[in-house]
Amino acid sequence: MERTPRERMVYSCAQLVRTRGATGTSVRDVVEHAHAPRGSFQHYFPGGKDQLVGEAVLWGADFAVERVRAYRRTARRPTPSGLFRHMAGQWKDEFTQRGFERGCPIMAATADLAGTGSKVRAQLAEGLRRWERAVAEELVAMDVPARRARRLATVMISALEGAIMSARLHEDVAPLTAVAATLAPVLDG
Amino acid sequence: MERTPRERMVYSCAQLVRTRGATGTSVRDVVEHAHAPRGSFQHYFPGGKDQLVGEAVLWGADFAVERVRAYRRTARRPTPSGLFRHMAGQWKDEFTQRGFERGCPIMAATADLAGTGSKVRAQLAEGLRRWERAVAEELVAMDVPARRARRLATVMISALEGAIMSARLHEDVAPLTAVAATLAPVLDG
DNA sequence: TCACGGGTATGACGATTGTCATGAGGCTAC
DNA sequence: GTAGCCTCATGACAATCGTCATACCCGTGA
Repeated sequence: MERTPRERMVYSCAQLVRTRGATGTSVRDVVEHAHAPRGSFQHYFPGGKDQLVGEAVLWGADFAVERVRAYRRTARRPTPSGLFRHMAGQWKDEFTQRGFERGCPIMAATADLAGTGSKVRAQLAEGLRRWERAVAEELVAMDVPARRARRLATVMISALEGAIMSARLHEDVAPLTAVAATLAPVLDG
Repeated sequence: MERTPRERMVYSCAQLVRTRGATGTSVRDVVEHAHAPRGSFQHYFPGGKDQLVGEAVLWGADFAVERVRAYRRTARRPTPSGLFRHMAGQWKDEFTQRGFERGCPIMAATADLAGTGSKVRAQLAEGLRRWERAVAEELVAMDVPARRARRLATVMISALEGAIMSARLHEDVAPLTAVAATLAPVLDG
């Protein structure tokens, strides 16, 4: 199923962080979840837990970036609202197929670490920036002016993140449908 | 400012949770932050940490509800976009005046506890529901149809929560301004 | 006066946390 | 062979976690 023990640890860390939060995830749990040798953690991550969580967060961000880019390849006639529906739809699939236990790793880590002087903060900001840039680039490819594209990207990601949180609490994907439907005219207008 | 030790503990818990997350907040820290006698915690909160965090989360939700209701009293000509700008504006004030360390307690606790079988989950859902209902009620008072009001309330809170997260990571209130400006035509239309 | 109980104080418990020290396998290079 | 490095194994460390047990203080009511 997976790659090297190191990659598995990063992946497992991302999965655990987005369900239990960064502080609620212990390195021992990550090692066990990844079926990785316990002694390898300190070998691959001499920077300790911060390094592991930082890489997990960036992994999640790059995963989201890839999802965003995938839309252009699947859509016959790409539109901003279509991209947003694409992003929201993938979270609806996640929730309906795997339940509401897992959220967004960036949000999870931000909630725990943004207020503390953690070193992971920088990687969280970097991850969000990559995600926003990817969305903005896709919008520009749909002939949206660059300035407006950046603003819409911020709004799309904000609304999506909030809807994810709301959906998890309500255990209902309705918020995701709501934001997608409501924002559609603004995005395309 | 100065209430009973019990109230101070709930308030302090909310403040700590929204900066370090629920798992990252220890009861000892709460007791110290509240300048409360350490032995009083188990006396006022026989339900343990879950009870304390649960009450803190509901406290935060009711605080948000009151903020929402306050708009009608201050605005001369209330509009949906005005209400949303009001909500976003208070968070801009929070960030510019007190820094980006503190976020929304509901989001913070959700990130940590929504994926675990915690008893606090129910109170998180209840808190969000109160907040959404308050916003919807204000919209109805502005002659927005009930069904549309509920949908817009979900969208407003989702966008706001996501913008809060984005603002904290970027250490910039721009996302809050962006969502407020972008959503305005949809809300009033 | 004395019993009572709400509030406070203090210490300890077992469990878990992140991190480190130490050492053993197993492979390549010489 | 054997030296050396990458990888893994194991145990222990101090610190912190949530929780509990116990006892003290002190105002009130009988």
